[in-house]
Amino acid sequence: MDAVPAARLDNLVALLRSRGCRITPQRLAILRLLVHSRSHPSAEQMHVRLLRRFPTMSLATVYKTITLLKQAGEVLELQFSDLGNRYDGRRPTPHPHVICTACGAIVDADDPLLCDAAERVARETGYDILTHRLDFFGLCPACREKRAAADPTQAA
Amino acid sequence: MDAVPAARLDNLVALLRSRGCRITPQRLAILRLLVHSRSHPSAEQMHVRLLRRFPTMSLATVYKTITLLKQAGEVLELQFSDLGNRYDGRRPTPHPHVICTACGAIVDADDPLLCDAAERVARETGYDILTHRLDFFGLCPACREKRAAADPTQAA
DNA sequence: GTCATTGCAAAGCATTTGCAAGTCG
DNA sequence: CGACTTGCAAATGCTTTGCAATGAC
Repeated sequence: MDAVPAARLDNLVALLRSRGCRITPQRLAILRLLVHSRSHPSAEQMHVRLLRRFPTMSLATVYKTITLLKQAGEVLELQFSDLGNRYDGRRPTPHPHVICTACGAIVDADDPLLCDAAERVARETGYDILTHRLDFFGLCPACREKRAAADPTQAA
Repeated sequence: MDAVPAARLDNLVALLRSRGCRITPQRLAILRLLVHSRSHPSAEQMHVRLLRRFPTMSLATVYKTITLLKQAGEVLELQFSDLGNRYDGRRPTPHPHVICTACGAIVDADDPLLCDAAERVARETGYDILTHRLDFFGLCPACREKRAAADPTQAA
């Protein structure tokens, strides 16, 4: 399912090269971060991490590289007008996510019955369904425990 | 399922009054528009329509009223960081939507198998699922025909 | 008469863009 | 070397906020 990050990195580099893009150290670092991150980071989270190695790296450079990958269909953008957008560079095809409303953690949620939902919706609505976005919001186990510890009367 | 708009409007007015809010002509018009709209309008689309009757109405007033309804859980906000947010004042509980990527039309898409998806995802991931967001993107029948007419070689 | 609401303008925030300086190939 | 990239700063677009004037109850 997931490609090995190192192999995926090579593929992305080759793909960008084939499109006439130059592989700068900054870009390589961004790609590396994206293919390794399971946490669906925001552009700013990526930027903060990248500053360690590239103290002058601009947030604009992160956005520009993400734009490149979006055009190539190699990164999945999860738009949130309140949390800011989050990015999945490991699995660029649409898949369900679960988002913790307390800590912002995002994990994949593969439900077999959701897989052919797009097909059914197409039949029901007459639309040509090209892509989808399936998000579930709630409390992750860690945050639920934290809440229970802080306020035992509200525990499940 | 859907309440009759007139009845729903009365409920909303009563609810806001009970919360100490005043029912100004502007607010009433915004509520009326929301409970009647099936098109999931944006704040700006609402504002444009409201300007006919209230030439001085400010966009901020639209947003402030929407905020009020969000706090009361009486409007469903569909966030799109690119299209701008869209609002459903008829059915404030989460439900699947289909969005036309060409014209921006949004329609409801009730799939019976999607209904208990939240429950299954909760079991699979260990999260407490509180709400969800299920969006399908594609071409509505009208836009598909338009496209086919413009470029017959690409027709389905 | 009080206190919430309006409407304007200004502020916020995430993201995008313009451009001169720098650098990959 | 030349074209692409970088990084800064300014611009953008949607939404929110501050505040004096207005108006609901």
